[in-house]
Amino acid sequence: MNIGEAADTSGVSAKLIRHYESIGLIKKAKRTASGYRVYADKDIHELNFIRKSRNLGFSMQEIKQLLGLWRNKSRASADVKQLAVNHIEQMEEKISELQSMVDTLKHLSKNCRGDNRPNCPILDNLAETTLS
Amino acid sequence: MNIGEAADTSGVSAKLIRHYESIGLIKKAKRTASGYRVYADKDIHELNFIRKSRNLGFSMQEIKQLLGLWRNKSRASADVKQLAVNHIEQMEEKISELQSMVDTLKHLSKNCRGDNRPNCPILDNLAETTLS
DNA sequence: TATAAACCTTCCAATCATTGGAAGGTCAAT
DNA sequence: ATTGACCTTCCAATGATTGGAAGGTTTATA
Repeated sequence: MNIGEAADTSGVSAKLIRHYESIGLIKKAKRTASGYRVYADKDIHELNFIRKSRNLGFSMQEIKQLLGLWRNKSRASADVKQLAVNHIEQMEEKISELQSMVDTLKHLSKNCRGDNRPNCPILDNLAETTLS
Repeated sequence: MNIGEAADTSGVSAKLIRHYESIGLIKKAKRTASGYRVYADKDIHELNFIRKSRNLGFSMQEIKQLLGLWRNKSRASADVKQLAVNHIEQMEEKISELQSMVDTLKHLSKNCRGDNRPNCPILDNLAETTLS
């Protein structure tokens, strides 16, 4: 299987597969005589794992760790769970940051008439010289 | 006021002020005979505006537009509101993406014992060859 | 068999917003 | 006069991915 087929099958672009190889996330692919990369089902399986991890918002660093745990048949499930729980906490923190931005902006928008006149509480608020 | 003072007063780092100048977000600062940048209260005011916009999660592109509207005394508040509403929508979409990742991961974590044994539904799920 | 299309290869650059560092000039105080 | 704290410019890194250029290979067709 060459890189194009591997990309189509795994859902990870060829560009990205090469990139993952270059940063050491996946091991170097074998090559044909003419230099084309060759992939087996096992490699597709790993790429799928990576893609699904990305879809859950894990960083490359975290995915590297997850892959390590996955490959290690004798890992403790506690280690995996710890990673997941940390990641959940990070995402929840991000959510609450975003939510408070949304709340503030919604409040300001509610008080903005949104017509042809220039008066606008949104800009007024941004122009205030208070720390926040 | 030199750049260090401007940074302390505005809450925008000196590095960032220079950067904002280089990308044309703010206009080029006047210089002393020896080449030091000089800032006036009006500039601090703009830097504050930028900082507060950043705190609300606006992108630099959006901030550029907001600054333009702010400087334009005859803007329509509708234009500002439109920008804000779009931004709110983007953030809410991001929030729901993150939330669904959190939900999935919480579900998987709940079923992971987190002990010394290797069996782990989190890894099992990531290893599944389904599209998602 | 020639040739074109559709692959593949490497390398370099861009994105976004910010931070860091190096190498060197300037200012204020001791 | 020298020290330390500023300032200057320029170049590079972050994280994850995408884009393109320049060139080699494979496959299918004319």
